[in-house]
Amino acid sequence: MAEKITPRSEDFPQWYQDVVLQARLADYSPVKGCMVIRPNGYSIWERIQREMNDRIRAAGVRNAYFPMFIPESFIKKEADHVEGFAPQVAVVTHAGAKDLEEKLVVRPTSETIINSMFAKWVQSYRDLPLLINQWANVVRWEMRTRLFLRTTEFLWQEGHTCHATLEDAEVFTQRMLKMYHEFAETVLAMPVIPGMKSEAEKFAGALRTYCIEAMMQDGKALQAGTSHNLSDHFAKAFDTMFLDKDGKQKHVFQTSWGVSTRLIGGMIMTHSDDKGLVLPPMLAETHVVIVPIVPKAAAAEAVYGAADQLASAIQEHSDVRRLPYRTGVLVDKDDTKQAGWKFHEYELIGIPIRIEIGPRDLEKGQAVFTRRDVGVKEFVPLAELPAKIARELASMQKDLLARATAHRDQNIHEVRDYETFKKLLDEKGGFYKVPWGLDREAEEQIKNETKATLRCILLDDRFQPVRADAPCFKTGKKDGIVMAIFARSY
RNA sequence: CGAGCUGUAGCGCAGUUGGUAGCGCGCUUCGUUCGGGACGAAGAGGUCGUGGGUUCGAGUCCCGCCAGCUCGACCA
Repeated sequence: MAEKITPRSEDFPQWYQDVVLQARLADYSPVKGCMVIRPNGYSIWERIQREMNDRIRAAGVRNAYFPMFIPESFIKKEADHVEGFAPQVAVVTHAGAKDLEEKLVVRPTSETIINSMFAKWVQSYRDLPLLINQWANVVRWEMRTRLFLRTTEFLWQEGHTCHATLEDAEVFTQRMLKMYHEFAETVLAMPVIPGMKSEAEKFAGALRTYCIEAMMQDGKALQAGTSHNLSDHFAKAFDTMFLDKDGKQKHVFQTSWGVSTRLIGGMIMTHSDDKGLVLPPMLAETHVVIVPIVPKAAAAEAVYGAADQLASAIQEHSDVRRLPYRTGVLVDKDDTKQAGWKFHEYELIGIPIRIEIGPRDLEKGQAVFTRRDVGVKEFVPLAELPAKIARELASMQKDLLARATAHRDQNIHEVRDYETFKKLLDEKGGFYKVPWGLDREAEEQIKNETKATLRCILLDDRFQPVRADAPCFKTGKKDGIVMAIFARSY
């Protein structure tokens, strides 16, 4: 690890890439636009998978797997879908020496291939709801890429469900969005705003798209998850039908919902600082690193022994065991590296808690405790350390969310006219809560003039758009005005 | 696909009016160090993106091509 991270707030994306590379979460691959996820990064993804699977199962959804190759004709069956994805799909045209009779699209998403199976699996209303999820890689041939945030190939989770009625589908769409909302805040400690996408921004083939939007440290928005009500659009294209109680053949109503490795990027951009990665304890593999300080003159065995003892005391402590994850403790006995070097290193890769223990501490029966996000050293008696660690890990998770939430709330501005919006957007970025008239043309115009997009339409508890009592901030239109968030985004 | 910039050691870079390859970090070995990125000594590592041209001589000048980055269009 050569250089320290050099933060440049005016160059936030570069700062972010430095954190990713130097914390060894990911690397560029020889194939342009693709990303190599390193063990440091993949362990975060595994934690996300585990937490997400618990929630997915709790909703009655089961995991399955579908092929990555999709016959081109499948993609073309749903009109909006083909229009939305055609520009960014990779296509397999030959296999070995032979040209393929029908080209195969590498999945940009799996609605079509899954529907080809759903059409066979669903026969009766008794088969519904059919709730399936898969963990997979997908490929979207984007022009520009950025580690974790937008890569040609990425890993995600995509849920696909069939329901007997549009209402059931809508209820499930909303349920999964709420699940994502809760997940982002409790697991990633990343505050998000739930909402609905505009017609222009919704998923190709959906009736309605809900999303969660997060704010990064530079005030830009990041879409962190989506949940779509597909209505019967794909069912009609694939003839996914069931025989209902009333003896009539009906099309099913469907949902799909997904989150990707982008969550890792969002988490990094939300919490990390100039020293490197800050990892919420829920996502860490190693939670505590113990750095024994052993000068030549000191008895190495005594210090190492105390460090090992402390490590097991931490792992066996009942408070630590009660944490919602297996708490990893590392004792770094590598004597080729200096203590100072290790401090920087573990700050860089985001270990939540560091303990220093040396000969002077042993005499006093204490150790030095430092929390990654706070960075202040404290002397703590050895006997109290395990309980304190349990306490601090739990509060670090909460504090990160609280801090990020405060930052976000400070950067949400409520404006009612377009000129103020433009001025403030250029001055300080952030999110803009505005009265909005659902005008597609105006939306396009705002995007062209300011690069800000409609992130989401705000919803109330019943998932109804929040009504505004002011005219549209752009057009001055007075009817059917809702509250919406505009922002520049990643 | 348009505009701009950059290609020299694993990474980051310097290389003057053209004269035959350098620096920092990292890596290897040995020694001294070790409570916030130590120091000394000795090493390993480069057909200077690529093809052509000018020249006695090209990393350097000229032309073509290729790749990468940034900004646009596109997007989770």
